[in-house]
Amino acid sequence: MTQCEDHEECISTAIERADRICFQKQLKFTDLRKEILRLIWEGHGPQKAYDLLNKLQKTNPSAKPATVYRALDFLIKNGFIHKVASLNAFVGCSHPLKHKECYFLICDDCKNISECCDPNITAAIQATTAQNEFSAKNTTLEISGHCNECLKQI
Amino acid sequence: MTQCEDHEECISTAIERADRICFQKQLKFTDLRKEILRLIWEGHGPQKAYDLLNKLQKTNPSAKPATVYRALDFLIKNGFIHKVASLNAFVGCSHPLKHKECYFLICDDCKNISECCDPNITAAIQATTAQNEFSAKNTTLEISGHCNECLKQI
DNA sequence: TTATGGGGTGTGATATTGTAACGTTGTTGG
DNA sequence: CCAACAACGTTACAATATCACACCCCATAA
Ligand SMILES: [Zn+2]
Ligand SMILES: [Zn+2]
Ligand SMILES: [Zn+2]
Ligand SMILES: [Zn+2]
Repeated sequence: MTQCEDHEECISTAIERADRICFQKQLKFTDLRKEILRLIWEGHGPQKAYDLLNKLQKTNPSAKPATVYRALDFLIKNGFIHKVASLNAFVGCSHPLKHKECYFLICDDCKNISECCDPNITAAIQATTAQNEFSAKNTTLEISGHCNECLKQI
Repeated sequence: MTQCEDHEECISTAIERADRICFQKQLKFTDLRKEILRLIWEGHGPQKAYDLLNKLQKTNPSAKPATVYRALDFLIKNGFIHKVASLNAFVGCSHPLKHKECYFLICDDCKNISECCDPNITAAIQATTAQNEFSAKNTTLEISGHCNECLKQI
């Protein structure tokens, strides 16, 4: 499920990275936003908004849907997480600021999700948009199927 | 909005094509399924399920959400339409059976949507999935931005 | 012929996902 | 301090999607 070695470290690395970036960019990384980001990374996979809400309510019983969605909006807008449109779920970005165009491999079996941000894909997409005289603002590329680990187990 | 010359013909072409394919593949292209496909093509753009339901209720007052979703499932499963995950909407496929991998350019202004199924993109994606030892079953590629027509009008 | 089974549909209820609106609180810069 | 604005609390609601169960139709087999 999680392919990291030490997941506690994996989480805290992500939080600290966000903390640093928010400081640099003068963004308000409030406790609430930090908590949602932590919950997303704790899952280390696509997390559903209402699952996050349930978890948040453990420490913040008065939390409401809007509480979660507003934090998610902030985190998405600033590149700390991505929305996975095909799953209606949210996943932490492993390299915020590097680039906007993140592509995903989603395993239908183990639900693991990994980024596969190949520049060759970006180039191919750019060539196509150019050819169509289309000015691209946002790209959603989500590939579902079976990961290597799960294929082995069959 | 619609870039076709004669939209009535555009619609009927799509319906007849589906009719033919269903006959060949022994699929049951019922009146209901045909009507939903027609409604989707009449919009000639991404159509929302509940808008389709409202339209369907004009001729079929007792239609319910499940009525629409079941027809959509059939149409998707057999390649006649695609779900646009980033919009929660459904769009007719302009070339059913040709290939499964359809990519979309979605204009945020005029809401027009066009398929841009470039083999170079497919190749780039395949190279990446192969490199990640990932067995891809389904690809969602949706590019939002501004189309040529809308850019001109600024 | 009747029995049987499966696919498609009708129908009501419910689950899941996401927003709008408005007031309050807190921070920040003048 | 005060004004402005962002963040948050809270309520209500909208939008999207699925489940469960009954019923009908039709093809096939007994
Ligand atoms: Zn990313
Ligand atoms: Zn897997
Ligand atoms: Zn298509
Ligand atoms: Zn346009």
